[in-house]
Amino acid sequence: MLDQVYIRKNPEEVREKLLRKGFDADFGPFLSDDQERRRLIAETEELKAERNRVSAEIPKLKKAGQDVSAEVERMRDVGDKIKSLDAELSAVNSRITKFLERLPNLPADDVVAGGKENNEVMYVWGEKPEFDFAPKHHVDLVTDLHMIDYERGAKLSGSGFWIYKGIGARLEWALINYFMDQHLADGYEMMLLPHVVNYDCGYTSGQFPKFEGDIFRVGDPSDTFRFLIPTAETALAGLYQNEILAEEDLPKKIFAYTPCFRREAGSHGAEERGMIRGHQFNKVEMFQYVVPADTEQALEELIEKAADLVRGLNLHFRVSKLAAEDCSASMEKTYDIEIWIPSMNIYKEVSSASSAGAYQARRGNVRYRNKETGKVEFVHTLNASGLATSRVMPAIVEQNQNADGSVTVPEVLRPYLGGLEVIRP
RNA sequence: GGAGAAGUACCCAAGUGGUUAAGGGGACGGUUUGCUAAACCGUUAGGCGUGAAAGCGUGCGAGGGUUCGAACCCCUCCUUCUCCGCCA
Repeated sequence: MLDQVYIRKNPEEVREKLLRKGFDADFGPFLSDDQERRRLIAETEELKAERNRVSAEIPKLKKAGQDVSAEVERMRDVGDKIKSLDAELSAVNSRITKFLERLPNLPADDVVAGGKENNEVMYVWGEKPEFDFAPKHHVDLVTDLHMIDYERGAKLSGSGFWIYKGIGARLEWALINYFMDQHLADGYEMMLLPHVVNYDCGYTSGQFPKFEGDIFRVGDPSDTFRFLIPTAETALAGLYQNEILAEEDLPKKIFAYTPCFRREAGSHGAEERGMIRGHQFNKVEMFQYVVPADTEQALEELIEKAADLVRGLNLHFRVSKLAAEDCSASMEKTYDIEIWIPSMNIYKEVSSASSAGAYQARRGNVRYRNKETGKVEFVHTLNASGLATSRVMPAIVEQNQNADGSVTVPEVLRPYLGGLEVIRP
């Protein structure tokens, strides 16, 4: 959510920034609603003040034995008037909210306009592996090595679901443990969250109302709206809704392991077969609540922490700064870590580190008290995957494959696998 | 799943239709003091909206309703607790 007052005062600047994100906003109706809203507030409050005044008089007059029927009659009319003005006001308010809640965040000043084609590669780490044999696709590798069972996954749950089994399951779990151990060493607080959350969490994180179709809703439609989290971020952004934190409590650095559930409506074709895009995948997520002045530094910390995880695995990757339209709606700035997938001849996102600025905090009313000024301000939120395993495992097996169809286990994972060095059929 | 009870500020808690939402604890400030404690005095409803400001409005879990007037009466929902049932 953007600041209503800021838009009122700088509509042209906001419009220009939103255009960079590919969002063409017409502020005309909003600005007149905004003005109408303040007019209605002034009018109703004057009437309410009068009603309060007279209603306080009535018992005094009664006690003095006077007839109050004239006052009561007059206040009845005032009450009716208030009721109809309040109805007008709430109609205006809901128009304003509906407009505001659909506006994406403003891009940061150093984020360029345009889509993917304008993403900027910040640096490349490592080199593409050279094979003196015909390298296999990760789906063939994990199937031949009995690490993943796609067919039975689909049998249980439909396409887009798979089963990790045997050494595949252990490798998946090793990755999660490796990530978590790094975050613990960096002093992040570990959380295990509910995997089902309510509507407010989706709203705060910026997912709703726009992307309600992308999630798995649970329970009967008549039940309270609840859904399976598409990412731990959805729950983590909702943690402190409607709270005022002490500045001493910031920054809050948190990580959580959760499965993630996404509908991914529409088919993605053979190009993305395998573990690249599924309805359920595992992810360890980092999240920070910070004071506004620390946002930029926190974002650098998050992207480098995520990059360190990939370096630790010794996998070839690059880091890109996304152009405005490629950032998700809630974010002002995003860096992606893209890992090399040899079979696809492409760099594929394994982590996004993003700053939401005050966008999520305003939606969820998450604030802190500024120690110096004593004033209450919105916190800033940031998140980064660290990492999504379903994109990492294909890179591991493809980049580390050997001529005999075996896969060399990255050194950092071996302690989690009883010292196993090579996965063989 | 069934039955019942509750939700008031940092905490405990009184308040069952009327002017200003008791009281206590804690915290903070002060008096006193070599220092600490005690005692005593004082402050402790913030936030939000509106406004140039003074002010005004709003706030008793949330949202509606009744009323000239609602913490209080009515409806819906959320959360917590107790008992019963079921269960890893």
